[in-house]
Amino acid sequence: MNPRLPDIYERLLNCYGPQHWWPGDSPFEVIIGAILTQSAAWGNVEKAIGNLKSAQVLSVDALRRLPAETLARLVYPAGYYNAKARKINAFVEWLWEGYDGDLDRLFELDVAALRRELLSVYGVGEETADSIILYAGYKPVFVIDAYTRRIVSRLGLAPRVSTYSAYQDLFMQGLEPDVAMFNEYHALLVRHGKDVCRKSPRCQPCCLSAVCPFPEGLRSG
DNA sequence: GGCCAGGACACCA
DNA sequence: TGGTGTCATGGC
Repeated sequence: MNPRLPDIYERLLNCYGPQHWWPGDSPFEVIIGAILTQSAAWGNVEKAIGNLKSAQVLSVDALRRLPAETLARLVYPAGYYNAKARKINAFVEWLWEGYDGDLDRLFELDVAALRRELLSVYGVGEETADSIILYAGYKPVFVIDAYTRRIVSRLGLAPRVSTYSAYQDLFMQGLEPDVAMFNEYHALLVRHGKDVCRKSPRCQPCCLSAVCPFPEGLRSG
């Protein structure tokens, strides 16, 4: 149990306030957004989701029937449009075949089984799987992304091995399992990463300076 | 004009 | 197991 993790959370929350993640009208929309946002700016993802809504195809049934080229054209603004169309198609086909297209049935699984299942789908890696479990399934797993790794490293909390699961264990073992808090914590780390860490490759004074063991400007990366 | 964004996968040594 | 290339638009 790392006592610094709750402290960091409180400081980020006081600094930025609630982030209201994940933007989306339904769990299914959250899942499609999780695939589309892979290595993409969220603004571009919103355009792609807007296209899917306008075309009235943001459902398992409609997406299954959609020709690959049409789906690729609709998600074009999110980048990697051919690859992402293939991933979305793989997910809806998998959901249809295994769960009759019913997300409620999928989310009846416990977290470990759900994660294994999701990771078996083409295009769903660890971060995407955990985003789906947390933000669409409302189950307590901590999502690790590039910002989280960077911030954790700069704070001197990086695990010995730099794997996804090692970073995830750091948070899962350092915090009480709480869906709302995990949701907010991850969103706040992304917010902090965007607002502070991205603008300067080296650390500047920020809302986490008080809990950072390193002198200002020493850390980079 | 270059860099990066709320990654995943294939291929190679 | 780890490193590298590929997928690609859009904002700054």
